[in-house]
Amino acid sequence: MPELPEVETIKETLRPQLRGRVITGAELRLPRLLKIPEPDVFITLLKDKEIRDLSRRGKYLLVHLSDSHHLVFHLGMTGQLLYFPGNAPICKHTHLIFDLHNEHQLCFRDMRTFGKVYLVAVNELNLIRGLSTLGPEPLGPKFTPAYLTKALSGRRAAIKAILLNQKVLAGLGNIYGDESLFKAGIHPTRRASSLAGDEILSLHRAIGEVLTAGIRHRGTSFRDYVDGEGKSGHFQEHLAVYGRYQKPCLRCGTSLERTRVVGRSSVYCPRCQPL
DNA sequence: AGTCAAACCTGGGCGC
DNA sequence: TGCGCCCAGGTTTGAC
Repeated sequence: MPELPEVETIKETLRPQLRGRVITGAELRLPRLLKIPEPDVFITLLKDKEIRDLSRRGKYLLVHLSDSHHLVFHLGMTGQLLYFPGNAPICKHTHLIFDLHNEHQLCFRDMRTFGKVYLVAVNELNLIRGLSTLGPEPLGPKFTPAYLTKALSGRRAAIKAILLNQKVLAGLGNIYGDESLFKAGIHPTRRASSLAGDEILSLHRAIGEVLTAGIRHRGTSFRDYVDGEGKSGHFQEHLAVYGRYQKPCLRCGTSLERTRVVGRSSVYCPRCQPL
């Protein structure tokens, strides 16, 4: 599941490879992944565009092209973007292939096809609904304890649900959400408005620390994630709760429990994260 | 307006 | 060996 640290790592590994490359053509093998524009327009628009830079916003990866267009990817659950020399190995989950001027290829693979691709002019980025409604970057200056306090006030929903809401905060998913709540000692089903001031401070700090550690370890390769060069991350070796249901808590030894919040499983320590 | 459940999708693991 | 079932979950959509 590519969340913020995974997309950040993909961006960083692809940037030195893609900067300055010219796209000579593209093959779209699964058209339904392309949301904007129509496939023929997409192919025409891409041709001969130069890749100027790459950036990330939440879980979205943006490829800045010449002529003020952005190629935007959301990797869904199992999406991968891979840079290959020469002819890339085409597996059945390769849905989009970009040919580059240096005889290399950029491939978009996605087993479960939850990923999305867009090509829009810079002044039309607001057409991408999920991107334009994103909340602040959790590692950016706008994500302050005061912002989090305001975002949680009056909210009856579970704190875990709020953390997964991309309109509140951009880039957290199930892995880093669970890890942040454990680090802050907060039960995932706690009503958001019930958090005390010191708990909000603790959660704010935990989110920053968990995401920073995730990036430092080049992401979490729990199932499918690899970076732009096909390499796995290492944060799965440092997970405290995610994927550790019924295993002993690393802090107190209590068997970890699991609950469901807005349709997603949440693993937590009943002792370190009391209700 | 806020909240939740269902739908989209495929492979892995399980019981029988 | 193979079938049916459940699970994983980011986002959108529709219902209440």
